[in-house]
Amino acid sequence: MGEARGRRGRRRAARGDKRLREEILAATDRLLFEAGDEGKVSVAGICRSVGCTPPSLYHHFVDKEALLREVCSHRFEQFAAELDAAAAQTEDPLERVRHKGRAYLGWAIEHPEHYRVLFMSRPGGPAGGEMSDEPGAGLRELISDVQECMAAGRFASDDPVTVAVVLWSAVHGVASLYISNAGIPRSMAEQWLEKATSALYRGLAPGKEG
Amino acid sequence: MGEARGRRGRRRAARGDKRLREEILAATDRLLFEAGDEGKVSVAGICRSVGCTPPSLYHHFVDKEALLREVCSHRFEQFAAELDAAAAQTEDPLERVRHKGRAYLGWAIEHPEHYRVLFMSRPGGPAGGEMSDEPGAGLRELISDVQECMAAGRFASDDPVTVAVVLWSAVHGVASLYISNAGIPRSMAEQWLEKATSALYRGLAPGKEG
DNA sequence: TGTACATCAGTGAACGCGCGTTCACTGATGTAC
DNA sequence: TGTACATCAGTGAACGCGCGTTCACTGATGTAC
Repeated sequence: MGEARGRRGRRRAARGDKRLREEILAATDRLLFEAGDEGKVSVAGICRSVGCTPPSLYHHFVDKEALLREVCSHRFEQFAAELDAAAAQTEDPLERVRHKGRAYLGWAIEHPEHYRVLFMSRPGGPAGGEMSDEPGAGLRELISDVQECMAAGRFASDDPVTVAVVLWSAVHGVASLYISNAGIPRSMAEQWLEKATSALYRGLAPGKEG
Repeated sequence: MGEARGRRGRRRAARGDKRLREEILAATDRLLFEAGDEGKVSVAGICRSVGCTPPSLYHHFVDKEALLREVCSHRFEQFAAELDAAAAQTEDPLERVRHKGRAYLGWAIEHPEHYRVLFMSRPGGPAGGEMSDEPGAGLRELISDVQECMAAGRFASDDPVTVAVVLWSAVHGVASLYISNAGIPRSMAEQWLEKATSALYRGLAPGKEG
């Protein structure tokens, strides 16, 4: 019945086999999701969940922090890819910004614990590096979207960095309020975002009063 | 030299004396401020900082969580009082909202670790109750400010709850971005807030296009 | 004012627990001949 | 194909540590007479 394995412990993997490594990553990701707090994810808990012993983990990761960093950076790449996919749906720069905003909030709603770790933790946590770099990477893209909007006459001329940060912080504000307040329905957060962005766009549009 | 006290330990307090209790509260508040993370504040650390032994703490607080709750709720009251003071500076409802927004960001900037604990933690932490109640309390006030703005023709008629949340989340967005990104200068965050609120006000104002 | 006694704010020592990590070891996997 | 050997992915046991909390105790503070 079942697999042939040593009387105790998991079957030994072949030389280059990365399966245990990936099971550990997946379990850590899942536990981080459930706990929403790096401090509550323990090496022992991860190993229990995977079905290996703690020393095995150290064959694949130098320490707990390296493991957490890898999990967070993987999640962050997935997040960035989803935003890019949403942006790719349209050529219009203003619509691109709105698509990105909706995708951003959608990801935050669907992965609240990951969002918390990635964007609401202290700088210096496992995602600290990501958080410090991301505004560099993701924000740079948003800034050029904003520049396109200005060039196309959709936004009044202004400092594109400030405008991009304002847009980002509006979406981040809705996302983090949603996450910090248990029990708000998703549709309500989405409605807040639509109201916030449409008010911002009206306010940022050119030429209302000269 | 110095105080007369028992050879070891702190001098015993008189019956109704609350000094140790208050020293513990102050030390906890300070350590929470320094750590910015409830998980990093330990009973042993608090007592070391105060100069008493852990069992003494349990004469004043039933457990660690009760202590943290009291610290957070005290800080929260101070925060609410500052917002009220800022709002009291003007009679104009729109100006009142702006004053509150600036005071809100100012407090977050000056007490980033407290802001993090109070507004960026999981629901269920020591500040969980506060965070769940606060939108009830602070948001209710903001909603009535928004209603006044609408009555005075400063805002277009709309759902005041949604508009209030949008304003709140804009300020919260700037505050929490500032806090999560080490090294942003205060003046930059303030500039973001001004840009965000002025864009929102233009966007929320009535009658631009019928 | 003096004495006997109750109260209770402190103490030192210890509890059980879970943590991240290390150690020496085992034995299947892989390889050279 | 068979055998001797090296490698290294697993293991059980233990490490030192800090945690929140409890215990029995001490002795100054306060009070009744």
